[in-house]
Formats: sequence, C-alpha cells, structure tokens
Amino acid sequence: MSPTPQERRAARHEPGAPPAKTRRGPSGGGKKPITVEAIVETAFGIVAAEGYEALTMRRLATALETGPASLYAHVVNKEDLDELLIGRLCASITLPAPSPSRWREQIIGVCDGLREQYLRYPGISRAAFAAAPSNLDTLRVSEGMLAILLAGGVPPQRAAWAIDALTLYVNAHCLEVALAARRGDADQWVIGRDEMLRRFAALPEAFPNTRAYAGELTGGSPGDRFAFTIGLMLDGLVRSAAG
Amino acid sequence: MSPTPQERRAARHEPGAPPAKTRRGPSGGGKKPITVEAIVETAFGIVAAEGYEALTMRRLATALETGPASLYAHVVNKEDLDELLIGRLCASITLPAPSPSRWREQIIGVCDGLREQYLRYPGISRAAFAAAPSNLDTLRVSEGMLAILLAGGVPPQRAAWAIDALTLYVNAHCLEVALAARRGDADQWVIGRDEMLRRFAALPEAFPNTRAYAGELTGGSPGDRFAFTIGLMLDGLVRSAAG
DNA sequence: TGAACAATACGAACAGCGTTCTTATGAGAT
DNA sequence: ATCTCATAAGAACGCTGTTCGTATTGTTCA
Repeated sequence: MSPTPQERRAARHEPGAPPAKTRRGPSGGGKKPITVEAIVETAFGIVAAEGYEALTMRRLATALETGPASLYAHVVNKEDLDELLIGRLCASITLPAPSPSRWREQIIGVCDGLREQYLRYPGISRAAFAAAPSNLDTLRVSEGMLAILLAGGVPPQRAAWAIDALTLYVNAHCLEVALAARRGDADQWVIGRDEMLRRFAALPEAFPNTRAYAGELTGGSPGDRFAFTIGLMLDGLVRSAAG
Repeated sequence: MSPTPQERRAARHEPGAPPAKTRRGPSGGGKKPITVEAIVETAFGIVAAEGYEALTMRRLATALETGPASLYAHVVNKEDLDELLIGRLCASITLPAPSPSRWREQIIGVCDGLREQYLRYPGISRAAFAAAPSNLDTLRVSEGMLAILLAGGVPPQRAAWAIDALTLYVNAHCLEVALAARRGDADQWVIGRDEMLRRFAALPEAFPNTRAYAGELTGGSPGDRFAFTIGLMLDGLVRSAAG
C-alpha cells in the first residue's frame, strides 16, 4: 500500500517522524527531489515576491521545474498547501513566557509578530481565513495568547473570545493592506492621501462629516490604525475585567 | 460613439440619470432586456441560494438565459459587478438620526444591520474587502456611523479610526461565518461543539490552557461572539473619550 | 418607403486555473 | 540480473474571466 497524500497529511504532525527517506523516482539523481519542505519553501518565495494571488499550482510546479501533477503526490490539494503555509507561518511566531504585569505589551507583541509575518507574504492572510482552527500550529499561537491574557487577570470567557476577535482582526487588517498594495502596484491607482482628501472635499452635501473630518478619515499609516484597533480591544477588555 | 461599459460605470452615479431607455438588440422583444438592474438582482439571487462562490459570470449568464459575453456590455468585469453588489447592499442599510444619548446602541444597530445583510448573501463579504472605499454607497454608511460617534462625543480621530476597525471586523466576521458554514455543508465536516471539545481535550500537554478552557473557547454562537467584539471596541472607545 | 446607422446580443475562442487519469521511469530489494 | 512499486510527469477534463468578430434589431434620416 502506497501512502496517499491524505495519509501523509494525517501523519505529518505525528511525533515519531521518520527523517524523510529521500526515496527514488524518475530523474532521481537529476537535481533535487520534490519534498513537502521544498514545496513550502518555494511557495513562500513566490508569495513573498509576487503575492498570494500568483501562487498557483502551475506556477509553483514551474518554479520546481516539474509539472502540476507532480505536486499532488506530496500535497492533497491547494487548500492543504494553504494550511501548510499558514501552519509554518504560525510556527515562526515566538511566544513570550506570560508576565502578569506585562500582559498588555505581550499581547501586542504577538499581534505585531503575526502582522509582520502576514505582510511579509502579501495576501496570504486570505488563506488564514479558510484554515481550520484545529491546526496544531495555529492552536499553539492561540494557546500562547490565552496564557498571556489569563496571566493578566482577564476572565477566561472574555479571554477566549478576545483571542478570536484579535486574530480575526489581524487577518482582516493584513488582507486589506495587501489588497490595497496590490491595487497600487497593478492599476496605477495609487491615489495618495492628497487625492483622497480632494475627493472627500468634493463630496455632495449629504456627506458633511466625511467632508469635515477628511483629514482624520484618511490620516494615519496602516500600522497606526492597526495599533489603534488592537489597543481599542485591549482597553475594552480591562474595562470590566478583574485586574 | 457607443458608451463603453467603463463610461457607463463612471456615469452610473451621476445625478441626472436618464431612465434607462430600454433600447434595442437582437431578440429584442423576446423576453426581458438585459439591464444592470436585472443582472444585479439575479446575482443576488444566486448568492443567496448558493453562496458567493457560485456567482460566476457563466452561471449568471445562464440564469439570465444568455451567454457570458452579453454581460460585458453592462458590466466592466466581475470586480465591477462585485462593487455593484456591495454598493447595493450598503444602500439597503437604514441609518438612524444620531441621538447623543443612544449612540452606543445606534452603532450596534448599524453593525447588526450590516451583519444581517452580509449573512443573507453568504460569502459576499469577500467582495467587500476588495471594494474601493471611495464608493458612494459605502461612504454613505461610514458617514452615518461617523455622525453617530461624533454625536456620542467620541473625538474625531478616534471615531474615524474606530469606523475603519468596526467595518473591517464586521466584514471579517461575516466572511468567517460564511466559510465555516460552507465547510459544514460541503465536506460533512460539521464538527459540532462536542467533537470540538473532544479534540481540545485530547490535545498534548503543551496546550494546558486550551484544554482547561475548551468550554470557553468553543462556546457561544457566532452572534454572541460578534456582539462581544463590537462591545469590546465600543468599551475601549469610551475609556478615554470625552463623554 | 427604403437605406444607413448605432447599439445590443451572442457564439466561439483564448489563456489560465485546480485536479485527475494514465503511463513511464529508475532506485532499492530480492 | 530481475522484480517491485512509489515517484514523476504528460495529457486531458471541466471550470474560470475575458475578448473578438459577427449577427440581429429598433431607430433615424433621405
């Protein structure tokens, strides 16, 4: 019985992982064998260079100097590949040992780390939306965040839901940033703040507040807005949480 | 010069809109003419019945008893269609007259309304992510939210960024709910709370908090979590805002 | 009334996508 | 030296968004 990719997938997170026997195949000694590791690595390279939308099975196969069909011996489908990417990305996040007095900055640090990784691979947060929440690597991150919040004295129920809210917002924010950047590069639609301000100023009378506060609406870097929203949630979290 | 769809698109939000002259075409008196209105209506029907992923140009054309090419005389491309859908969806949101004492429930009402509309058309929030923020219909909603927050005494800069955070979260939440529902129907992966709890309980020792608080992590309906997060943000908003 | 026009509708096709079927290859085991 | 069989890969299927060229039609002008 040859192990199907499904079985590979299921056994991928097993403890006693055999060290990749690097077995045979046609053009075996040719260049480098196609492994899951090589696939994931190359996929990250494509996403980093050209964005997540450029990551197609064909493009990936071409980068590995092979055909699309060859990938399906190592990966169940594209959804499986996406999960591998998200898992590996989450695995690169370093989690601090919970410090009760520093829980706020620690949570912010984890969110900043996630944001940094997501933005390194533009658009990949789209895959994070569909990733199953039972993935061990993503669970590891939420476990770390939960530990920090609990150490900070946040009640368990609020902590649990806050983690959901935070990760969801991080994903959404990074997806929006990536989409905005893509529009900027591709369509030459790079409407800067000036153009945005001009448009808001030229709005009909039905938009008095938008016109009056165009500066506030268009101001701030994505990073500023990100920090603001994370802070907003954490502020709300302590409002009625037992310190 | 025949007006290209781009020109149509540009002129679509003009004040003096000629009342759709319902002009000619082959099979002119056949059944009903293909109009932008009919396209949008049919598209909403498909999304409501089969989800956003089922909304393809071909599927839409078939529903209108025509070929895919015929659509491109009324719509620039699928991105344009998406923007039309999001715009129309936002146009259906009713905005209350700002009441300074009731700003909190009013903002919650708008968010609930958005959520309700998004969930009526599962997965359509995916299109909302890519929709240009300069769309008049979406701007109308944010104008209304801004008016409510300002009336509530929230400082302009915080109000502006909070609107961004709120709408982004609403989109992300609805997208996740739609994706989860899709998995449930399609893959028979309907892992209920029981199964989720069992999996969390069977986790390795490296996940002590996840195991201990599996109930809190898996508990609550999507609606509960939505209300919690919106409340979280609003709580954070008033923490240092001048009442 | 008849001809020219302009706008729409639409069949056919293109390039690209994820995925699968089928076959050939060649390294390890016998 | 032969056999086994997992890997690799070619070819194809059905699907997507989009475009080209053409046919059809109601209107308008001579």
